[in-house]
Amino acid sequence: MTQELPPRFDAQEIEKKWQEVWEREQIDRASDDPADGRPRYYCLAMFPYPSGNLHMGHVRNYCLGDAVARYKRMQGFNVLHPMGWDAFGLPAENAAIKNQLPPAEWTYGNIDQMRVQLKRLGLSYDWSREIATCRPEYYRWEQWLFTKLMEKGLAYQAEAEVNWCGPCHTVLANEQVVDGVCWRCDTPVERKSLKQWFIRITDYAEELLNDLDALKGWPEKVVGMQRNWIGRSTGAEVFFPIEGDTEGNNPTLDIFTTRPDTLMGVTYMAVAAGHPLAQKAAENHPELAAFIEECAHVSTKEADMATMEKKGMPLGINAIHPITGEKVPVWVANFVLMGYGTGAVMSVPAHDERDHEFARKYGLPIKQVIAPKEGEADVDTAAFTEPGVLVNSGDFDGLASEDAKQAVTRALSGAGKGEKRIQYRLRDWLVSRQRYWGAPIPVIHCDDCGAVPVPEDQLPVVLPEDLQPTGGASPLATHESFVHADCPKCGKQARRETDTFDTFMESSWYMARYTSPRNDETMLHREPVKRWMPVDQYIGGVEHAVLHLLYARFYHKLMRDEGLFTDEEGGSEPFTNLLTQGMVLKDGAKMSKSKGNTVDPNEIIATYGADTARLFTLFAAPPDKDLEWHEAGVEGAHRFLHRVWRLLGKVVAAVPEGGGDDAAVIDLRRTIHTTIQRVTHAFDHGFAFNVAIAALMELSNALQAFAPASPKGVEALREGMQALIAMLVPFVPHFASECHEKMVLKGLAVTAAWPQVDESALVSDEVELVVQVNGKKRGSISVPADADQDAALAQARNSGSIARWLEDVEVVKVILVPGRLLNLVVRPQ
RNA sequence: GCCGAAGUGGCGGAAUUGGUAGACGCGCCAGACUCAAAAUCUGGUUCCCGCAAGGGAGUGCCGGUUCGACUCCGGCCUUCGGUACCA
Repeated sequence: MTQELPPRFDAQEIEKKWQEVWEREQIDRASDDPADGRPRYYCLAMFPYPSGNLHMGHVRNYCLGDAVARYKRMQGFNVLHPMGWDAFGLPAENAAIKNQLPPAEWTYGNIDQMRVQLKRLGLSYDWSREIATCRPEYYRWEQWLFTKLMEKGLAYQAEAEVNWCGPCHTVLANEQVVDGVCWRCDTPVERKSLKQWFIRITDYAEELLNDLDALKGWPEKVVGMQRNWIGRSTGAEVFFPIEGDTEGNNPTLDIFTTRPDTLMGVTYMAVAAGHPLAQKAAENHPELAAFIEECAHVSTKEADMATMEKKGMPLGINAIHPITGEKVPVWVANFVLMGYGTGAVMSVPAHDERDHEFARKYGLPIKQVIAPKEGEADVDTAAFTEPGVLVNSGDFDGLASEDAKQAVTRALSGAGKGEKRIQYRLRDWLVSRQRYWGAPIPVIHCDDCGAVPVPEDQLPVVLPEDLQPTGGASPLATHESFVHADCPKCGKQARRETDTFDTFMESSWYMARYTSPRNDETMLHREPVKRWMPVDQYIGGVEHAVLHLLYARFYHKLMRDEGLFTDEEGGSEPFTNLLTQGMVLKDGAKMSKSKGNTVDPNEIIATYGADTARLFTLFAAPPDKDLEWHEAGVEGAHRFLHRVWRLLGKVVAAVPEGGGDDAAVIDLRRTIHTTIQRVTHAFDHGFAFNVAIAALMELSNALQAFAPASPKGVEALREGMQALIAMLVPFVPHFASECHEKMVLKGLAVTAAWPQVDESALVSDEVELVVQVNGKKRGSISVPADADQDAALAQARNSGSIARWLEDVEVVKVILVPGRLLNLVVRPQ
């Protein structure tokens, strides 16, 4: 029985049809049945912020994830492939101000809208596990964990220097300060000292750094970025007494240095504007106070500081060199950062470029203590920053830098004047925000008891969802019924904390929550965590390399240390493999509203269908590279589907004509099975879907070119078509499903087994050998697969176009690469 | 400065990891179908010489290893991304 296919397929119609079938059959559900014997696979794409509109970056991200999930299902895995919403955050407040709509309403509306768009793409999510982080059922556990961290001292409140924007009435992250001004209102940002909540990520610096080595499935780039971000450096902390403080009442001036070998070359000290010594010295020194004030108004964004002119003033006090006992003047300098190390440095102008520049500007002495191993260095002209041999350093003279570092450190610690020290660039995670649309920090401030964590039985601290932000102070801060609370300890009237969490808190643990998303007893159930975690494949943008991806690693370890799971159960790391997809570009620039170069996925889907959109995004570039959007390329992808559709018509109607196509059948079957091999390899190694799809196009071309002459030929043609359809499922599931049905194949395409390679189809009796003479291609010969050197050489000599290169020469060496080539090394006779 | 990635036709990009460079697609050219156009199909398409057969050159640059190098080694150049007065 053959059926006539319509000349074109209707993408809109078949996509709607198959999406309904999949939903009815629940083919996307992950099974938590312990009796389910299938191996498990957790595939996760970074969940979106519900802005209301899907953009091409989302499409790319989720099509990649869906291809992986669908492939794994066909390979027989029980796949967890969930979706949710990173629903708290600033855009909702901005939209609320603009539209006079409470953020909650706006957010929930957007979620509904985006869910429809995602479903329209035919993405195989287990929607029964959907979560939205703005729901109290979700954030209550984050609040709970925070109270546990408070009890352990891992969460704390402290005064800190932060970026403050007056008009916006909030703290800003460093990323939100662009060229010293607020990204939203262009007001110069102030540095302000505020009491903020922190989580002690620095306690985990060592583990976070060391465990990077185990992340073999992560791009080196991301691992490197995290390594730099954590920024471990080893050196010494040195204590410089302050002159005139003979009783030792005052604290010493403590500095951190990675170059203790240069200690004898110190000619001055430099402290940050915020350093207590500077602050104290400024008290009765108006000029100094003015300078410090000036420093405070400069952005803390470090990239800006790099280009800043170096400025400083003497404090009028001296430190005492811990070894020589000499007086060393103390300066305040704008290049010293309060937030790194101790906020103070020893300055060695002879061997540090920065110190050198500063010393030259203010006429401070330059003392050489390191000499190059060979030759000399003119330290008056430029700093000599290489390691070398110590000079002018008393007992340490003659030591090499590396040895001197240890010797000096030992000498200092022996005398109680310093110690070995490991310093991290990483700072504690500031998690409080003076914003409304976020998870409330579960703390009650009592005049007597201080900051008291909200007891477990009073959680969640629910965020009132009907408030209207105005752009100034958070409406939470003045919302009486929210603020009023009794102290959980003493019962006295107290105030509720009105800051909310950084939204990175929610996204740090959602991957674990998907394993038991409706759990209302605990943060995580142990069994499902054990079943699914860690995530086998995580996919998302590289922009989260040191933010989300670092916080999530940290949070995972926090949950582990809270006893929610062990390393054995949940993995020591949350993400085994990471794929960072490239950006989607148009006209060479990242698509963005402000550039006006966006392409609306909805329009592409309406014009070509979801399958074409999926196919193009996966075919146009390797997943980790940027993708340039080309409408002509989209049309090309669409054309390919129609070519396959016509091919399908041919296959369905195929009847043998004539006879005797054994050799052609063997060739075709070899093409079919090498294609299966290539596509399978792409899925198992690096997800080069652009190459996999190219291979499928080749197969399609081969099938199109094949004219079956015998029943065997028809059979081979159908075999090839069936394999092609099955391998198209991860990329264009609706289209492949329709083809599967038209072929009258059993079951659903999306639950069919991934095609197997028939090894016997790969072997061939005859192989083509490329013949090279002295490494240059001179022709090719067809030889039996098991031909040896002599047989191949004899054959080559018989081949006219090759033989003439072998006249009047002596073959001195023969290299045969079986099945590939024959290289003849010759020299004139 | 440091870390990372990359440099291959007009374009996006392939090359089973040392074995036919340019798969596949886009674009372009020619042809078929059509009154015509669109759509579709067929063929061609790295550059140079040549009517052709054929030959030569060729994967950022310079050298090296090898029978053989886009691939490995040494030295540069360029572009992109990240990051930095980190003491």
